[in-house]
Amino acid sequence: MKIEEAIQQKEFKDPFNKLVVNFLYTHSYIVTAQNALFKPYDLSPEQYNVLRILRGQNGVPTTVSSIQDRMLNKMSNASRLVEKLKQKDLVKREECPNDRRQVDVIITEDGLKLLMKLEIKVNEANQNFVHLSLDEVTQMNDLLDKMRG
Amino acid sequence: MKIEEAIQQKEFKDPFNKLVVNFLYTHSYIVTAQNALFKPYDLSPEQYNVLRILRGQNGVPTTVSSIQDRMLNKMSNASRLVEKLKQKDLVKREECPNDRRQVDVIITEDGLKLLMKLEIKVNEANQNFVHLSLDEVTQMNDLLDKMRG
DNA sequence: GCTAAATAAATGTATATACATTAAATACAA
DNA sequence: TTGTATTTAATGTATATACATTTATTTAGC
Repeated sequence: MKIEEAIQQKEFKDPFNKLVVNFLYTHSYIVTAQNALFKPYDLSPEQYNVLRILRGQNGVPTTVSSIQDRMLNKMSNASRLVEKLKQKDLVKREECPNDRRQVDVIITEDGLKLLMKLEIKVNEANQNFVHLSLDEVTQMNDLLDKMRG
Repeated sequence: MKIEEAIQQKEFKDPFNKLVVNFLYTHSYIVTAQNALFKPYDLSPEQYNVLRILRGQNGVPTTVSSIQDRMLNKMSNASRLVEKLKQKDLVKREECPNDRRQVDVIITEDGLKLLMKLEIKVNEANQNFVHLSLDEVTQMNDLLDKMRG
Protein backbone atom coordinates (compact mmCIF):
# COMPACT_ATOMS: atom_id res chain seq x y z
CA MET A 1 0.00 0.00 0.00
CA LYS A 2 1.38 3.38 -0.97
CA ILE A 3 2.12 5.78 1.85
CA GLU A 4 -0.30 8.37 0.42
CA GLU A 5 -3.11 5.89 0.88
CA ALA A 6 -1.91 4.58 4.23
CA ILE A 7 -1.97 7.95 5.96
CA GLN A 8 -4.55 9.55 3.67
CA GLN A 9 -2.30 12.33 2.55
CA LYS A 10 -2.57 13.20 -1.13
CA GLU A 11 0.77 14.86 -1.74
CA PHE A 12 4.06 15.76 -0.14
CA LYS A 13 6.17 18.88 -0.28
CA ASP A 14 8.98 16.96 -1.98
CA PRO A 15 10.25 13.37 -2.27
CA PHE A 16 12.65 13.86 0.67
CA ASN A 17 9.79 14.87 2.91
CA LYS A 18 7.79 11.91 1.67
CA LEU A 19 10.71 9.61 2.40
CA VAL A 20 10.99 10.74 6.02
CA VAL A 21 7.25 10.33 6.57
CA ASN A 22 7.26 6.97 4.80
CA PHE A 23 10.24 5.88 6.86
CA LEU A 24 8.64 6.77 10.19
CA TYR A 25 5.40 5.09 9.19
CA THR A 26 7.23 1.93 8.16
CA HIS A 27 9.22 1.99 11.40
CA SER A 28 5.98 1.89 13.34
CA TYR A 29 4.91 -1.09 11.24
CA ILE A 30 8.12 -2.97 12.07
CA VAL A 31 8.17 -2.09 15.74
CA THR A 32 4.55 -3.14 16.20
CA ALA A 33 5.39 -6.53 14.69
CA GLN A 34 8.48 -6.84 16.86
CA ASN A 35 6.70 -5.90 20.07
CA ALA A 36 4.10 -8.58 19.41
CA LEU A 37 6.90 -11.07 18.81
CA PHE A 38 8.80 -10.29 22.02
CA LYS A 39 5.83 -9.79 24.27
CA PRO A 40 5.34 -13.46 25.24
CA TYR A 41 8.99 -13.60 26.33
CA ASP A 42 8.73 -10.51 28.53
CA LEU A 43 11.53 -8.81 26.62
CA SER A 44 11.58 -5.47 24.82
CA PRO A 45 13.22 -5.21 21.39
CA GLU A 46 16.07 -3.16 22.85
CA GLN A 47 16.65 -5.72 25.61
CA TYR A 48 16.86 -8.40 22.93
CA ASN A 49 19.35 -6.27 21.08
CA VAL A 50 21.58 -5.93 24.15
CA LEU A 51 21.58 -9.71 24.58
CA ARG A 52 22.50 -10.08 20.91
CA ILE A 53 25.41 -7.66 21.33
CA LEU A 54 26.66 -9.54 24.38
CA ARG A 55 26.49 -12.92 22.69
CA GLY A 56 28.46 -11.50 19.78
CA GLN A 57 31.31 -11.10 22.24
CA ASN A 58 31.61 -14.88 22.68
CA GLY A 59 32.02 -14.65 26.42
CA VAL A 60 34.33 -11.64 26.44
CA PRO A 61 32.95 -9.12 28.95
CA THR A 62 31.60 -5.91 27.48
CA THR A 63 31.42 -2.58 29.30
CA VAL A 64 28.21 -0.61 29.56
CA SER A 65 29.53 2.21 27.39
CA SER A 66 30.60 -0.25 24.71
CA ILE A 67 27.07 -1.66 24.68
CA GLN A 68 25.69 1.86 24.40
CA ASP A 69 27.92 2.57 21.38
CA ARG A 70 26.63 -0.44 19.56
CA MET A 71 22.98 -0.12 20.37
CA LEU A 72 20.52 0.57 17.60
CA ASN A 73 18.98 3.42 19.49
CA LYS A 74 21.87 5.63 20.50
CA MET A 75 19.89 7.52 23.08
CA SER A 76 18.45 4.73 25.11
CA ASN A 77 19.94 3.98 28.42
CA ALA A 78 22.25 0.99 28.43
CA SER A 79 22.71 1.16 32.19
CA ARG A 80 19.04 0.72 32.95
CA LEU A 81 18.53 -1.93 30.27
CA VAL A 82 21.36 -3.97 31.76
CA GLU A 83 19.73 -3.61 35.17
CA LYS A 84 16.45 -4.99 33.76
CA LEU A 85 18.26 -7.92 32.19
CA LYS A 86 20.13 -8.62 35.41
CA GLN A 87 16.85 -8.73 37.33
CA LYS A 88 15.79 -11.52 34.99
CA ASP A 89 19.17 -13.29 35.40
CA LEU A 90 19.88 -12.95 31.69
CA VAL A 91 23.15 -11.09 32.28
CA LYS A 92 25.57 -10.60 35.13
CA ARG A 93 27.53 -7.51 36.04
CA GLU A 94 31.06 -7.44 37.38
CA GLU A 95 33.38 -4.66 38.40
CA CYS A 96 36.07 -4.27 35.75
CA PRO A 97 39.41 -5.19 37.37
CA ASN A 98 41.68 -2.77 35.49
CA ASP A 99 39.31 0.21 35.68
CA ARG A 100 36.94 0.35 38.59
CA ARG A 101 34.74 2.95 36.90
CA GLN A 102 33.77 0.42 34.30
CA VAL A 103 31.39 -2.49 34.67
CA ASP A 104 31.74 -5.71 32.70
CA VAL A 105 28.51 -7.22 31.49
CA ILE A 106 28.34 -10.89 30.56
CA ILE A 107 25.42 -12.86 29.18
CA THR A 108 24.40 -15.82 31.35
CA GLU A 109 23.44 -19.35 30.32
CA ASP A 110 19.78 -18.37 30.75
CA GLY A 111 20.40 -15.37 28.51
CA LEU A 112 21.99 -17.49 25.82
CA LYS A 113 19.19 -20.03 25.97
CA LEU A 114 16.49 -17.37 25.66
CA LEU A 115 18.38 -15.76 22.79
CA MET A 116 18.61 -19.02 20.88
CA LYS A 117 14.92 -19.73 21.35
CA LEU A 118 14.00 -16.21 20.24
CA GLU A 119 16.36 -16.04 17.31
CA ILE A 120 14.43 -18.65 15.38
CA LYS A 121 11.18 -16.77 15.91
CA VAL A 122 12.79 -13.45 15.02
CA ASN A 123 14.25 -14.73 11.76
CA GLU A 124 10.98 -16.31 10.75
CA ALA A 125 9.12 -13.11 11.59
CA ASN A 126 11.58 -10.89 9.73
CA GLN A 127 11.04 -12.81 6.54
CA ASN A 128 7.30 -12.76 7.04
CA PHE A 129 6.75 -9.08 7.57
CA VAL A 130 9.39 -7.81 5.13
CA HIS A 131 7.60 -8.28 1.83
CA LEU A 132 10.65 -7.92 -0.38
CA SER A 133 12.73 -10.19 -2.58
CA LEU A 134 16.35 -10.91 -1.68
CA ASP A 135 17.45 -8.51 -4.39
CA GLU A 136 15.27 -5.75 -3.05
CA VAL A 137 16.49 -6.35 0.50
CA THR A 138 20.08 -5.90 -0.65
CA GLN A 139 19.12 -2.77 -2.55
CA MET A 140 17.46 -1.33 0.51
CA ASN A 141 20.40 -2.16 2.76
CA ASP A 142 22.66 -0.22 0.40
CA LEU A 143 20.28 2.72 0.29
CA LEU A 144 20.03 2.84 4.08
CA ASP A 145 23.83 2.83 4.43
CA LYS A 146 24.08 5.61 1.89
CA MET A 147 21.22 7.58 3.40
CA ARG A 148 23.11 8.13 6.66
CA GLY A 149 25.93 9.67 4.66
CA MET B 1 29.06 4.07 6.57
CA LYS B 2 28.02 0.44 6.29
CA ILE B 3 25.86 -0.91 9.09
CA GLU B 4 28.44 -3.60 9.91
CA GLU B 5 30.94 -0.88 10.72
CA ALA B 6 28.45 1.40 12.48
CA ILE B 7 27.42 -1.17 15.07
CA GLN B 8 30.61 -3.24 14.95
CA GLN B 9 28.88 -6.42 13.91
CA LYS B 10 30.73 -8.45 11.33
CA GLU B 11 27.92 -10.48 9.87
CA PHE B 12 24.20 -11.08 9.99
CA LYS B 13 22.11 -14.25 9.97
CA ASP B 14 20.58 -13.27 6.63
CA PRO B 15 19.89 -10.12 4.59
CA PHE B 16 16.39 -9.79 6.07
CA ASN B 17 17.81 -9.71 9.55
CA LYS B 18 20.39 -7.19 8.45
CA LEU B 19 17.67 -5.04 6.92
CA VAL B 20 15.67 -4.88 10.14
CA VAL B 21 18.76 -3.99 12.17
CA ASN B 22 19.85 -1.45 9.56
CA PHE B 23 16.37 0.02 9.51
CA LEU B 24 16.19 0.46 13.28
CA TYR B 25 19.65 1.98 13.37
CA THR B 26 18.78 4.42 10.60
CA HIS B 27 15.55 5.31 12.37
CA SER B 28 17.52 6.35 15.41
CA TYR B 29 19.69 8.50 13.15
CA ILE B 30 16.64 10.27 11.72
CA VAL B 31 14.83 10.71 15.01
CA THR B 32 17.91 12.16 16.68
CA ALA B 33 18.18 14.73 13.90
CA GLN B 34 14.47 15.52 14.16
CA ASN B 35 14.50 15.90 17.91
CA ALA B 36 17.32 18.41 17.64
CA LEU B 37 15.33 20.28 15.02
CA PHE B 38 12.10 20.48 17.04
CA LYS B 39 13.65 21.04 20.45
CA PRO B 40 13.93 24.86 20.20
CA TYR B 41 10.22 25.02 19.36
CA ASP B 42 9.15 22.92 22.34
CA LEU B 43 7.38 20.46 20.07
CA SER B 44 7.88 16.72 19.70
CA PRO B 45 8.01 15.14 16.24
CA GLU B 46 4.64 13.47 16.81
CA GLN B 47 3.07 16.74 17.95
CA TYR B 48 4.34 18.33 14.75
CA ASN B 49 2.82 15.49 12.81
CA VAL B 50 -0.59 16.02 14.42
CA LEU B 51 -0.48 19.71 13.50
CA ARG B 52 0.42 18.73 9.94
CA ILE B 53 -2.55 16.35 9.77
CA LEU B 54 -4.90 19.02 11.06
CA ARG B 55 -3.69 21.62 8.61
CA GLY B 56 -4.21 19.14 5.79
CA GLN B 57 -7.90 19.33 6.64
CA ASN B 58 -8.06 22.99 5.58
CA GLY B 59 -10.15 24.01 8.54
CA VAL B 60 -12.46 20.97 8.54
CA PRO B 61 -12.57 19.58 12.10
CA THR B 62 -10.97 16.18 12.60
CA THR B 63 -11.93 13.70 15.31
CA VAL B 64 -9.36 12.23 17.67
CA SER B 65 -9.76 8.74 16.23
CA SER B 66 -9.29 10.05 12.70
CA ILE B 67 -6.03 11.68 13.82
CA GLN B 68 -4.96 8.43 15.44
CA ASP B 69 -5.61 6.53 12.19
CA ARG B 70 -3.39 8.85 10.24
CA MET B 71 -0.55 9.14 12.69
CA LEU B 72 2.83 7.77 11.77
CA ASN B 73 3.10 5.90 15.00
CA LYS B 74 -0.10 3.91 15.28
CA MET B 75 0.32 3.23 18.95
CA SER B 76 0.91 6.68 20.26
CA ASN B 77 -1.87 8.37 22.06
CA ALA B 78 -3.69 10.93 19.98
CA SER B 79 -5.85 11.99 22.89
CA ARG B 80 -2.92 12.99 25.06
CA LEU B 81 -1.03 14.60 22.20
CA VAL B 82 -4.06 16.75 21.41
CA GLU B 83 -4.22 17.73 25.08
CA LYS B 84 -0.56 18.85 24.97
CA LEU B 85 -1.20 20.88 21.83
CA LYS B 86 -4.29 22.46 23.39
CA GLN B 87 -2.26 23.53 26.42
CA LYS B 88 0.00 25.43 24.04
CA ASP B 89 -3.04 26.93 22.23
CA LEU B 90 -1.99 25.27 18.98
CA VAL B 91 -5.32 23.42 18.58
CA LYS B 92 -8.82 23.72 19.98
CA ARG B 93 -11.21 20.95 20.89
CA GLU B 94 -14.98 21.00 20.38
CA GLU B 95 -17.70 18.51 21.09
CA CYS B 96 -18.88 17.00 17.84
CA PRO B 97 -22.52 18.07 17.32
CA ASN B 98 -23.82 14.95 15.54
CA ASP B 99 -22.06 12.43 17.78
CA ARG B 100 -21.33 13.51 21.30
CA ARG B 101 -18.79 10.71 21.79
CA GLN B 102 -16.53 12.34 19.27
CA VAL B 103 -14.39 15.41 19.70
CA ASP B 104 -13.52 17.71 16.84
CA VAL B 105 -10.00 19.05 16.83
CA ILE B 106 -9.12 22.18 14.87
CA ILE B 107 -5.74 23.81 14.40
CA THR B 108 -5.59 27.43 15.63
CA GLU B 109 -3.98 30.47 14.01
CA ASP B 110 -1.02 30.01 16.38
CA GLY B 111 -0.77 26.39 15.30
CA LEU B 112 -0.76 27.31 11.64
CA LYS B 113 1.86 29.99 12.19
CA LEU B 114 4.17 27.66 14.08
CA LEU B 115 3.69 24.99 11.43
CA MET B 116 4.64 27.37 8.64
CA LYS B 117 7.74 28.51 10.48
CA LEU B 118 8.79 24.94 11.19
CA GLU B 119 8.02 23.56 7.76
CA ILE B 120 10.83 25.53 6.17
CA LYS B 121 13.32 24.23 8.74
CA VAL B 122 12.04 20.67 8.40
CA ASN B 123 12.34 20.62 4.63
CA GLU B 124 15.85 22.05 4.76
CA ALA B 125 16.84 19.52 7.39
CA ASN B 126 15.32 16.57 5.51
CA GLN B 127 17.42 17.31 2.48
CA ASN B 128 20.50 17.77 4.62
CA PHE B 129 20.42 14.53 6.55
CA VAL B 130 19.08 12.29 3.78
CA HIS B 131 22.22 11.75 1.73
CA LEU B 132 20.50 10.38 -1.36
CA SER B 133 19.87 11.58 -4.89
CA LEU B 134 16.33 12.25 -6.05
CA ASP B 135 16.38 8.97 -7.96
CA GLU B 136 17.45 7.03 -4.91
CA VAL B 137 14.80 8.71 -2.78
CA THR B 138 12.12 7.60 -5.21
CA GLN B 139 13.55 4.09 -5.25
CA MET B 140 13.51 3.95 -1.48
CA ASN B 141 9.95 5.25 -1.27
CA ASP B 142 8.86 2.44 -3.57
CA LEU B 143 10.76 -0.16 -1.56
CA LEU B 144 9.24 1.06 1.71
CA ASP B 145 5.72 0.86 0.25
CA LYS B 146 6.42 -2.65 -0.99
CA MET B 147 8.09 -3.72 2.24
CA ARG B 148 4.88 -3.24 4.23
CA GLY B 149 3.16 -5.64 1.88
C1' DG C 1 52.05 14.18 44.92
C1' DC C 2 48.25 17.10 44.34
C1' DT C 3 44.69 19.32 41.86
C1' DA C 4 41.86 19.87 37.65
C1' DA C 5 39.92 17.71 33.80
C1' DA C 6 37.98 13.76 31.76
C1' DT C 7 35.57 9.46 31.73
C1' DA C 8 32.14 5.62 33.17
C1' DA C 9 28.09 4.44 35.12
C1' DA C 10 24.14 5.50 37.65
C1' DT C 11 20.35 8.39 38.75
C1' DG C 12 16.72 12.18 38.43
C1' DT C 13 13.04 14.01 35.82
C1' DA C 14 9.88 14.98 32.27
C1' DT C 15 7.76 13.11 28.50
C1' DA C 16 6.37 9.38 25.28
C1' DT C 17 4.74 4.92 24.38
C1' DA C 18 2.25 0.33 24.76
C1' DC C 19 -1.52 -1.57 26.22
C1' DA C 20 -5.55 -2.33 29.26
C1' DT C 21 -9.45 -0.37 31.26
C1' DT C 22 -13.16 2.87 31.99
C1' DA C 23 -16.97 6.03 30.98
C1' DA C 24 -20.10 7.93 27.98
C1' DA C 25 -22.78 7.85 23.87
C1' DT C 26 -24.70 5.49 20.06
C1' DA C 27 -26.29 1.55 17.19
C1' DC C 28 -28.84 -2.34 16.80
C1' DA C 29 -31.51 -6.50 17.53
C1' DA C 30 -35.06 -8.91 20.00
C1' DT D 1 -38.43 0.02 23.81
C1' DT D 2 -35.06 -2.16 26.19
C1' DG D 3 -31.07 -4.40 26.94
C1' DT D 4 -26.60 -5.63 24.68
C1' DA D 5 -22.86 -4.65 21.89
C1' DT D 6 -20.01 -1.29 19.79
C1' DT D 7 -17.63 2.93 19.31
C1' DT D 8 -15.11 7.14 20.95
C1' DA D 9 -12.22 9.38 23.94
C1' DA D 10 -9.99 9.60 28.20
C1' DT D 11 -7.35 7.62 31.83
C1' DG D 12 -4.32 4.27 34.56
C1' DT D 13 0.00 2.04 34.73
C1' DA D 14 4.36 0.23 33.60
C1' DT D 15 8.11 0.89 30.82
C1' DA D 16 11.13 3.45 27.56
C1' DT D 17 13.38 7.48 26.07
C1' DA D 18 15.82 12.08 26.02
C1' DC D 19 18.65 14.66 28.34
C1' DA D 20 20.90 16.70 32.49
C1' DT D 21 23.19 15.88 36.65
C1' DT D 22 25.76 13.28 40.09
C1' DT D 23 29.21 10.15 41.93
C1' DA D 24 33.27 7.59 41.66
C1' DT D 25 37.47 6.80 39.48
C1' DT D 26 41.23 7.65 36.49
C1' DT D 27 44.25 10.62 33.73
C1' DA D 28 47.10 14.51 33.02
C1' DG D 29 49.27 18.86 34.10
C1' DC D 30 51.84 21.37 37.28
